[in-house]
Amino acid sequence: MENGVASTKEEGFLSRMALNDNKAGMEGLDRDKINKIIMETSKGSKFYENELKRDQQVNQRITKMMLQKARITEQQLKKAQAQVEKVATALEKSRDLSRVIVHVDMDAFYAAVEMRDCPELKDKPMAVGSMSMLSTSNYHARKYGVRAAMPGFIAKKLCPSLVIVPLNFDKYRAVSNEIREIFADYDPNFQPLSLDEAYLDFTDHLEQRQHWPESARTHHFRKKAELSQEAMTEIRELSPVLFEDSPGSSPSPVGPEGVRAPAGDFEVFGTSVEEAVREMRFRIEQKTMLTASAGIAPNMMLAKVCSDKNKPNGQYRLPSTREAVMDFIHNLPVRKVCGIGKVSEKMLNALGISTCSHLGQQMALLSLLFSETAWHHFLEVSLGLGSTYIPRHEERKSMSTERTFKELSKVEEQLSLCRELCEDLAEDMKKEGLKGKTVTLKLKNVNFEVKTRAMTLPCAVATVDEIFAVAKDLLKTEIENESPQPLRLRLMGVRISAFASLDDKKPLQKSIIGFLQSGKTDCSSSSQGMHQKPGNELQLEAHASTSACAESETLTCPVCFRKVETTDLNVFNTHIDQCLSNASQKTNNGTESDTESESDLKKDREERAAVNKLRRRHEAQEKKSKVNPQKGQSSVKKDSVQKVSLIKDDNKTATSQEPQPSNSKGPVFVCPVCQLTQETHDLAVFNHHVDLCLNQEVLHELGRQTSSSINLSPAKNSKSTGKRDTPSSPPSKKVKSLGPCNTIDKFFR
DNA sequence: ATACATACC
DNA sequence: TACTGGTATGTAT
Repeated sequence: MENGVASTKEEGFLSRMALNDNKAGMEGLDRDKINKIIMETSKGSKFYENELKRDQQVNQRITKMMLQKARITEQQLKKAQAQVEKVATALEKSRDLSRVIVHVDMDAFYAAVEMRDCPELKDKPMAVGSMSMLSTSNYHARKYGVRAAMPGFIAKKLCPSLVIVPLNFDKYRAVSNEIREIFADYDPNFQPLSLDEAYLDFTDHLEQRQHWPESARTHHFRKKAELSQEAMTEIRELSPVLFEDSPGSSPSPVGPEGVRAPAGDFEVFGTSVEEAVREMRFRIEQKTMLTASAGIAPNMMLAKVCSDKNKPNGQYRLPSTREAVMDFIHNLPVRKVCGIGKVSEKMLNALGISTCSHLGQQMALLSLLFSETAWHHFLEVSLGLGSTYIPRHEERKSMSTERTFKELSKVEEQLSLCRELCEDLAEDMKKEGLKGKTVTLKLKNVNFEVKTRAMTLPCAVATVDEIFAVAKDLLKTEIENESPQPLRLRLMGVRISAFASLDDKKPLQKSIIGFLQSGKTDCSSSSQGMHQKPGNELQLEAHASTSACAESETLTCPVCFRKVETTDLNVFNTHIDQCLSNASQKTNNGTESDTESESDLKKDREERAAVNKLRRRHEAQEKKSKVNPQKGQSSVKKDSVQKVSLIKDDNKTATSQEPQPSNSKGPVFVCPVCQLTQETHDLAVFNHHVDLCLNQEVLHELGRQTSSSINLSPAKNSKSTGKRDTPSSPPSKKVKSLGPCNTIDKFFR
């Protein structure tokens, strides 16, 4: 084979195997040396062989694409260019620079937590994970090329002194909760992306912040006294964890809160965005002794890129002007953009595209070579556009569990493992009170080849037996297909999806508690009508919770009346706590009328915000409803309260904007809470009614929950889930009759 | 609806 | 010795 070809292939493959210097902390290391070690350590392994295979598949895709490109005529290109420009103009018109979006990201999160809790590790290269796989590494280790998603044994080759600490998820979760409490102070509707990362919309906070007194912007250091002045300065700039020269070997064991620093040990933060974000990061560091980085930008896509810019322990603000955005985008590597991964990068590179400006220059071509969703995304990226509305965390769509193990070839062992996975999955499903219709089995053989096999049932299931009945069938089929060769597995997984609550919808938020219980639609006969679940109670209950919970996506705060767009009950609780403390502060020196005017002010502000939010959200939903019109429709209801705000805010356009269901004369309002038609054309009156309705409902429902306080955690509320597992479902008969394989029977119970 | 691939942390 | 696990989404059939 010709030299040139061989070498380009190798280089291409490197992009798959080799280290990504994409991430922070990788500057000025010996790339070639590192890559050589990685390749040498991997070479010849099954994993490596499979990666080679996959890389060749990508190469084929690229070849196909290049052929397609060669067939494109000037005329096609011109037409495409016109089309692209049309879309681009529309996108440009929708550009919204009015929001302030922040992306926060903890620095080397897991590693930083472990270092904090074990000072021994502070000056050593370390990583969190196992010999098989690392989750993250500290900055020390990154100098050696050790990074997340790298197997530990390779990392050890790169850095023999590397210390590998096992994962301790409970600890990370606890820290995560701490930082989320702080996030909620800046945006109660923040969206967590993972334990250590979140998007926040700072716009509302900043508006309020302008009127805050200094005292509200003053925050204290957690440590005091024994530190010298220089040490204090250092602590301001350096992470106590990420850098070895941080002051004081181990901080005095004071609680993260409640310890007042003496006068002087505080900092007053300004009212600008940068100050607000700096303040948030400061509070995170004081509370957790861990540092965070942040990006500030007019949309989510940009904010995410920005948060990487001054990592670790830094922040970067991209000004909200079109010019600044386009400047920023210009030389930005496409790979930095969320959603463009290894493969997309490689395909784009093949077209000579490596930066976002290239992307913009090649849009006509891209529109002919990629799917509509793909090129639309590329176009948005090239214009520096992204979402300006942070959606609440969506309900989960699937739940799965999978495990990697030493080769497993015996049928009985595979079946018992499968059952084990189903047990784990069923347990998790119970915790969230979910039921799903589609069961998917995932298999990975010792050659790293992955297969998935799915089956959709007429009814949603959740119990071990139900899930296993399906998973086992799928597994058996695979075993049979392979026989007489055994399946030589290295991984098995079971996933369940198509949750009943998402599909069988009655789009009416009738009961908030119903939602809080997170009861889901239930279809009490199991898979193939094998056995009937006993008990009417169960059915009634399930039915009730169906109508109760379907499609509710916001919770209404009983204190401030505002809709809190979250399904995270911790967030909701935090919001209520805040409201209660605000209210008590405010009513301390005032009377009821005082409170009323406060809330009026609040409402006005809220309504203005609602208009903007709604506008942005509409865009998001239009996209969705294209794909799934039903979902788009169902969201009409949940928006109706806000829609009213919109109408109220802008009376003149109200009738033209909002298609009214009846009455050509004028708007007739139906209360989204009580479902009764309100005989009024006065929006203020109608809004007042809705507020009352919402409030009454919440209070009523909360009051009815006599048991165990107001426990908002669905997991802990056993009212519905508890019953579900009590009926000891008899072992299914179908299962027993399954047939020839005797060894299988023992796995059925 | 199913299978597979890509992406993110 | 050893290359994860959980979730979402896009693409093709």
